[in-house]
Amino acid sequence: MQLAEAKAKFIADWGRFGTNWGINRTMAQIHALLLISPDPLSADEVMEELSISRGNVNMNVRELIDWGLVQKVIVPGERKEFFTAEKDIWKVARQIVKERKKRELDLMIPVLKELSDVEGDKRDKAVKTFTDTINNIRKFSDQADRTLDTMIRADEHWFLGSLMKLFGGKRD
Amino acid sequence: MQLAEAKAKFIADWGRFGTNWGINRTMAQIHALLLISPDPLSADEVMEELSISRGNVNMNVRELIDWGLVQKVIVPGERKEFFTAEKDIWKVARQIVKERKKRELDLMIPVLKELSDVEGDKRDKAVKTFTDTINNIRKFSDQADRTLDTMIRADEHWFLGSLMKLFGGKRD
DNA sequence: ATAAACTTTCAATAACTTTTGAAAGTTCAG
DNA sequence: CTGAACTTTCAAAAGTTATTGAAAGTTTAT
Repeated sequence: MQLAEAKAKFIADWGRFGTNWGINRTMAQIHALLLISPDPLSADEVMEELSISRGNVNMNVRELIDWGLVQKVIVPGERKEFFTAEKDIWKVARQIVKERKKRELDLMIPVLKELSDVEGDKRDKAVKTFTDTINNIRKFSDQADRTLDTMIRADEHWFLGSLMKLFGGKRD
Repeated sequence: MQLAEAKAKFIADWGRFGTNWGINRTMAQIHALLLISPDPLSADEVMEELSISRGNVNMNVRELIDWGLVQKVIVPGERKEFFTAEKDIWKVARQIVKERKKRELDLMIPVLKELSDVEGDKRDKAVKTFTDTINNIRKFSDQADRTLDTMIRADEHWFLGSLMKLFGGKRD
């Protein structure tokens, strides 16, 4: 395959997969474009390459920066802002896990705590099933919370390296 | 909090969180309702409890069954079908991981393979950055693939049990 | 074979999300 | 200060996804 074709395909595919991960299609496409660009790109270049509007580029780049996946780069002597993506995919994965934990698990835990003390007779089947279910979800979430914190804190190589050893995967 | 209030809140919250996980709101709400119901419910009961249409219940229950999170239950002497959800939250998590792997990672891996051999001079910076990026994503995906397979195959207790020990989490 | 009890489908429509582009805002060199 | 170069905002339009409900289909009891 030629580079231009492969590039277009990668951008389209990454965009498609992104939608499964709570990242909108355009945001994922911009991310893909920046991932495979050797040098930082300006908003105009992104507009041009993906045929999307200025407002759309601005909005989605801002969100990628929020997610910690893209950085602004100041090029000396240039007035424009340029953007570049973290190329190390392990760091990208770690960053995504970190953000999703923050946006999902950290919000869920207090909600579950609140739900865990319903008034009522424990011998009532409906009450018992409810509290048991909530408590199981709580235990699970607390565990996941601690595990993810450890993973996020851990050094990149250690992080999945140890995990792989444990599960019998082979490091290259 | 009273049971009825807690129930309503749990259903609303689970629905909200579900949307972050590729599960639509109604589907997650039905799942929540079945999780906290001591006995299997009929389509009519789900319609009634959640104030949604028959078609909507049917569609989403079917999808929950596809995901392996809900089962049909035949109650002897009853014409209707009843539905019940897996209550063990570790099994639920395992099932979700399994399905998402099937729907996402398994589709991604062949796409990456195809993209990994672009023609062109490796000394060309654009070609080099592209192939390096794709190859890094491939290594990562292959590793994730093997790890998830191992986790899915593993026995429930072992699965996160060992993981927790490794990462210093505390089992209850 | 019939009809009642139930389940499934699907086209219309409602709800939600994304995109655009023009206007407003900001920054900076001269 | 001024105006050119750039970035950001936001309301309207387009696009996407979910929901309804009535019609079609299926199963079961008699």
